[in-house]
Amino acid sequence: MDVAYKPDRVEQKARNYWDDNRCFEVDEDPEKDPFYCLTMFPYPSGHLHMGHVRVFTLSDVIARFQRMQGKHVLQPMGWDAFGMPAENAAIKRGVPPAQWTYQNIADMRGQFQRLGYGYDWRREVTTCKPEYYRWEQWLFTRLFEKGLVYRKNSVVNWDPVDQTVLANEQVIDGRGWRSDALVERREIPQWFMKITAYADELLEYLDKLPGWPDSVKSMQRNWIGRSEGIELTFDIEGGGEPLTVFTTRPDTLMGVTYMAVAAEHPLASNAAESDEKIAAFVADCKKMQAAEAAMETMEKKGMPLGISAIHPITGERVPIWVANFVLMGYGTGAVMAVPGHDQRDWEFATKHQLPITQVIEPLDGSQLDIAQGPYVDYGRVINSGFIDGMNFEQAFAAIEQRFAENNRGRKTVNYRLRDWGVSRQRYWGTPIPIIYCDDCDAQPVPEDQLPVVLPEDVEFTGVGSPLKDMPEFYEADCPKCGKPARRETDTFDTFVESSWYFSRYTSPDCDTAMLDEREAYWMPVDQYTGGVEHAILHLLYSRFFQKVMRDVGLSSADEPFTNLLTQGMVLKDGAKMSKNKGNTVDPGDLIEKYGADTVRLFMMFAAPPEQALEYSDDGVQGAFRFLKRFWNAVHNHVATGRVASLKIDKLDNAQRDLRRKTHQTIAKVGDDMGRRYTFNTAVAASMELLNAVTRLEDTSPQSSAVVREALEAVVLFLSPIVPHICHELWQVLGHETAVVDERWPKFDANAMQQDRIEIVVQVNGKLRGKISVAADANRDEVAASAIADENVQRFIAGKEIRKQIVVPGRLVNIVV
RNA sequence: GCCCGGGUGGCGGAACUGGUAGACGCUACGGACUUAAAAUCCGUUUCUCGAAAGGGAGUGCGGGUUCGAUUCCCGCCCCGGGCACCA
Repeated sequence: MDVAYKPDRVEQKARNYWDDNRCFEVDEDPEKDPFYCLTMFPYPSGHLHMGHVRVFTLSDVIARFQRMQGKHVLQPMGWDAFGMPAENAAIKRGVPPAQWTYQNIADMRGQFQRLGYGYDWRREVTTCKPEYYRWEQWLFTRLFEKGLVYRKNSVVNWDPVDQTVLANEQVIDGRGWRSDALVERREIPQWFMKITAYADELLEYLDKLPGWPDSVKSMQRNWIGRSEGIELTFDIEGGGEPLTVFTTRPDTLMGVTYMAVAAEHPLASNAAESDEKIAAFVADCKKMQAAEAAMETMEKKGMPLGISAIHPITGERVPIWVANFVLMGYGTGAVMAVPGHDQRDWEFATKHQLPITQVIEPLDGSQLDIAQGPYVDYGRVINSGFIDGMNFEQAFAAIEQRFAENNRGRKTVNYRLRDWGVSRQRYWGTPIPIIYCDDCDAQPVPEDQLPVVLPEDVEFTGVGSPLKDMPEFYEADCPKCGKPARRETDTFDTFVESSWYFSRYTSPDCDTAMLDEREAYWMPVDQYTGGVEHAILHLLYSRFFQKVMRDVGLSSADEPFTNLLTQGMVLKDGAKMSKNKGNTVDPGDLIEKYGADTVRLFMMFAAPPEQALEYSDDGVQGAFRFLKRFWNAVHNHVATGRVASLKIDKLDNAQRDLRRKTHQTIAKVGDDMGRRYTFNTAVAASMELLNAVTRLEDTSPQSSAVVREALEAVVLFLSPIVPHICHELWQVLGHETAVVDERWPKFDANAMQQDRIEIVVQVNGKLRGKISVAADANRDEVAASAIADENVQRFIAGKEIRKQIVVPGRLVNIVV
């Protein structure tokens, strides 16, 4: 019999079994305990890359592990199919984005199947299909009716040569990536979803997500950025609209020495009309980039507007400046500056020779020179008249009260979080279901006219959206008055599709509603796995959508994902794999050479999930070598013939040792996979056990029985990671059943018992000896044999023992 | 710039709740098998002193807490992710 490990044949056979028996197709069975295991669905780029293999393998291992725990596991797969790469491919190759996308999906689906992932493909979801996006359009019209969407002007990157709006990543050093033209800021009307209406709930529910990593929760908390402060009003000298600002530090109010407004602020626009220099500065501000990172790192610039505000307490004149670091779309578009106690204000004031006054002193009374740098901590108020001597809380309350009495200010909560701009001036996306009528303004498309179908057979040039040139698309009748009107040609941000796909998997074929009763069976997702790079945006938008879906009665779940696993990137030579760097590795080539199991094993063994994983050819070789050894170990064992039944009380020491290792390993691997998600250490433990098996060379009946027990355990607990080879080896071991339907092995605590244990002996914290003691020895006995150890004696002889620390089962530390 | 991670042998990593630093794998080296190579198997592999027994140093850098610190605290350095139109 040919027993060489041939991955191709083994993997084909296992796949056929799963397909023929529809192993991974699951229905809603109220008798069973459901477990919804989900991976962030991929963008169908056409090429499977190592990052995909890693994240899908992780999720598949968890799914198969949970199945062995007796759970009724749903693992679906789909495609985040709208987005820029399809447009870019269309420009480059002249292929319509739809055609390119569907071809990629077909290619990638085949690659996923080759990797042996246990998906219920009946539930496949493709976001660029009208059956999918019609419900997104429907939800948007519901939100419109509830007042949760609105339109306002907002800034985009405008490429004046290509006449196109650019994504941030298409702006390189302030220039368009294709035209090389200097990119301009342009304000255009866009649709927004009121995520800020849910800001407090999104923040509070983070505390109800114990299954999420603290780092992700912390990032979301900071992103939402709730801060309590006071909104207060400054009059403008000579009349005019008063200036409202928000501050979290009302205790520093008397330290205000200037004000700053955004370039788009009416005060700046007015001043620009009569002053060329200001006009030039305002025009200059329009050239800066929209990205926050660019804003924060650029040089802070400003100019005096020549007008002043009146300090609401002192009545003194405070000059108003226009500054490039104040954003119109953020807060009120104006800030009060306290250079004595704010880093950015201090730098700006120092640069422009504006006065700096100290109004807070340290609580410990220490002196400081405000000219050398600001004092930004809380302290005691000074030089501030009626609030002198107060601490932060007292001053806050006093200022709040004073302004409330005069009706000039109030306590407010401000968020860093901004409403979600969902309009994109692109073709390849979900059409926004709005019709503009000259008389009735913007109207949502009525439900019976949905979906607004995106035409797929288009010529795409990259200059503007083809929808703008298609009267058959944009010509529509006003839903309210029936007069000719114009359809919205902008499409949704692709984050909209990915904010609810997880729910649609539960009701993928429902054509009468967005979701049906099956939603309640599966949602929320029990285990969600995906890249850390999505820690904020995708996960926050999805949480927002879940709450919206709950509030329109589609779901009863408050949060979409109960447990979250964020996986690190795949690197090569210490850098992210990318075409630019030329350091990509095609998983397809590896699968062809070694098989899917080797690639899966390498991915799980090379690093723990959250960490970046360094790719290595040698590592893949090593994984393949292990599978061959595993294969041979099972076949060699089976070749020795019939196995005696295990007689626990007839075992010799070596047999008992192997049996102990087997049961310790069952316990460890179960803990690693089920609780810690450290699949790398689970694999390492499996390797150790297999090494121990091959080291037991005697072939007596009882040895053979102990080896059989060990090998069966390894086949069972490696089956989530390398399911194909384990499917085969389970049968080689003589089982009629399929390993995919087996339960997780149980460990026997008695087998793990040890008579004698090794204890480490330290003298003054340094390792000086190891002793063997009875497992049930008491502290004094352990200490006595520690002191008796020969090498320990060399270090304590003639010295007084000041202290003995005995850690049961671990170590003794003798302090002299 | 701000927020969140990470830094341990030649390399990937392990050490789970403060208790033996380097499990497991890779590489390299030595050996067995072979006419030879590949494959496979056995052994060595943190640095350093020593013939050995054994000693010293060591987890990015500088301090601190502790009988004991890779692990906790303070201050730095470097690398990665995110920063709202990449997905």
